Amino acid sequence: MTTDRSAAGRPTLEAVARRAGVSRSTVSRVINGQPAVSPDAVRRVREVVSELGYVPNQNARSLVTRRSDTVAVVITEPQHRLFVDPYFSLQQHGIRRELVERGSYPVLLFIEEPEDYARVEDFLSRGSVDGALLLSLRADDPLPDMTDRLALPAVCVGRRPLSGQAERPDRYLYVNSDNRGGAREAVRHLVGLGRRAVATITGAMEQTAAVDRLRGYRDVLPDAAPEMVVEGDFTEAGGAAAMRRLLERNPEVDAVFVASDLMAAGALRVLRERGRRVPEDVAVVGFDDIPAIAEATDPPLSTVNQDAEELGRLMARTLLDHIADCAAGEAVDPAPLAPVIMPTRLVLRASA
Amino acid sequence: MTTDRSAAGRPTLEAVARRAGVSRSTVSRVINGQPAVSPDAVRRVREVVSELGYVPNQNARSLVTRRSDTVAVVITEPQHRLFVDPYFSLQQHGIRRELVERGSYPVLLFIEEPEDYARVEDFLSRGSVDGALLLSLRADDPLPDMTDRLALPAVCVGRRPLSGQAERPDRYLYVNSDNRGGAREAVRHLVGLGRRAVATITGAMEQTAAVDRLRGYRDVLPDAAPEMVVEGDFTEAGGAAAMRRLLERNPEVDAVFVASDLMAAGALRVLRERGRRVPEDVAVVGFDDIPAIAEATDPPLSTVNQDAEELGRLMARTLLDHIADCAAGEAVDPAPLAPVIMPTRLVLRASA
DNA sequence: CTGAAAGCGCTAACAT
DNA sequence: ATGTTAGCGCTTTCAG
Repeated sequence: MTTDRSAAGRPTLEAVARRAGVSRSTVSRVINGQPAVSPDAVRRVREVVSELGYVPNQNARSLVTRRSDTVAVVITEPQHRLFVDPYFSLQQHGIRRELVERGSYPVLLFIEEPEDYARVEDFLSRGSVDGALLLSLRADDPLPDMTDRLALPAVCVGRRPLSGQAERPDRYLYVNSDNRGGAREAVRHLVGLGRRAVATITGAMEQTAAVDRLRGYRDVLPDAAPEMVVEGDFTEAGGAAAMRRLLERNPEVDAVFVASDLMAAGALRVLRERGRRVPEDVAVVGFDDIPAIAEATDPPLSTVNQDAEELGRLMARTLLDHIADCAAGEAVDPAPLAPVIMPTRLVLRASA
Repeated sequence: MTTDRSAAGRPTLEAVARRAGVSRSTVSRVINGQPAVSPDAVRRVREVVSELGYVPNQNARSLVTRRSDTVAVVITEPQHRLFVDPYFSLQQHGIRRELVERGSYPVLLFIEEPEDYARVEDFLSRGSVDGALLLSLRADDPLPDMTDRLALPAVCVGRRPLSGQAERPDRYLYVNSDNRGGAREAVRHLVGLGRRAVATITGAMEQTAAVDRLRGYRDVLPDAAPEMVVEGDFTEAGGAAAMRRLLERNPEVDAVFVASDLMAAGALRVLRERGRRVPEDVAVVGFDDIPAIAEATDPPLSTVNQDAEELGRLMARTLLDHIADCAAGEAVDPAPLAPVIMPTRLVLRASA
């Protein structure tokens, strides 16, 4: 009695080979699309494969190739907060598309409580993934060190925290939007409009994106009064609260650069409630250019565009290339380790 | 020159064994916590393991055990829509907790576009997961048939679509809230209050939960006029829109059973805008009992409680048990295949 | 162009 | 209590 199916109940390479009257090697070659196989053998193998419904066992394959064609997408954020922001959806979408187009599969891992770090570490070290995309990291996030320690190729959105040990060569890369440059352009535009009291509502300052956007503001307005800078938290309600505080402390404000569209929507709402006309009394520029938000506000929001989907694709592409380099045993050369920066551009609508 | 580390650069069982002066079997036993090992050997092995930073290669392990300790959580919903609803967050949380407590790891897979079905099928058939949890299925979702075909243990939230081939034994299970019973209780309460014109705002009717809640309504009010039933879509805005329609078509409505808290929040907003007092003019009962919503509405919402987190845990537990049964080669007996039903209960606050 | 043979790193009888 | 021996299902030299 020959065994045509493995104990798991599924046909093996061996079974296909016997049925097609060829060797395992030949079947393997056909499966993996290697060229040196006669058309006839290819046809026979293909037939048997679909007849038996053969699917290669990924564990056996990974054991020898050391590749799983799977990459982890690690998200350090409570799920509910994360996905409310359309920016993340676009980014996710870009990541997924690029990954699948290049034959890799994304698996999402969430960090929601402290113990999750250990679980994720466990998962990442089992050899089930070829690399990791690290999203929405906090300033002192242990994830980059973890992937480093595991020698697992990784790329982060954002950039290395300023405080960090900047000289050590890394196994992980950064991909980032030009937050500082975009902010600079936005603030320059406001100043160019002739506004005298240009304030800013920042994001949560433990995120480097928020820090960088504030730096862009300060690049243009190095002498801005401290009251002109109010910290928000990247939510609509936070933007509204920040705008209220700003108005109390600085009634004469005539322009504000808000570090995200969502917060800008909240700020516009407050401005309207307080009877300030936009842009006549107060000009507003946001950041992100989420069409669903920026085109829907009243008035439509001028904002800094960053192509979230393209950023996602870029992250995925960078990771996949890095994985390939590591597999090729190449010494990771410093050049590609420089952060990849996505350009931004100011999109003018009606609010400024 | 002995090889202490595999080509991937990581130490193997073999390396640990040599270093600790024992056989591979002994190391394996220690790693897997099997009892028959001398305390001395355990100590030595543990030392070497942490010294070398040894982590078992999951692919090698899975190849022989046929277990990956990983389960897929397949979500058939655009990410952004899904996570806005706190109900899903709770359910997710319950799933994750139960899974990790029992030593399994969840990986999330999203279906966002038609081609994703093929990708998910591919992933599920590779032997990388032990089973699958199927969430938020549409009425004619191909996923259950897929897991069935792959002989992959699976459990779905919800229930088999009524139209389906109900007699065939399945490899997948259902876990469900008592949607119909809960709706019945809610409507009975409204009727018991003496309301004469009791309407309902349903969920999206391609979801079985929406269908079942409507059936509960009809159980109590079989003769309700067609205008008393308005279809929503499980969003806040959808609930508001439905309430507006209801008011136009049926100004005399004095009670409404809304099939989700989120929609009920929208309905309450519209009622307030139109100057109808709740519960004096119109009594409202929701469904879900999301504290963040039901306690925050004005007035606080009476609603049908379903323990989303517990439902998640139950799903995970059911799947894990099912996987164990399948592994034990047990013929899947029909009894546990009956859908598991989570009870619901009416929570009275101020809106009815 | 094809097959034989040698492992990848691990677990699981089966001995001892 | 511990070691020996076979594989799990696949890819990959290496010969032919």
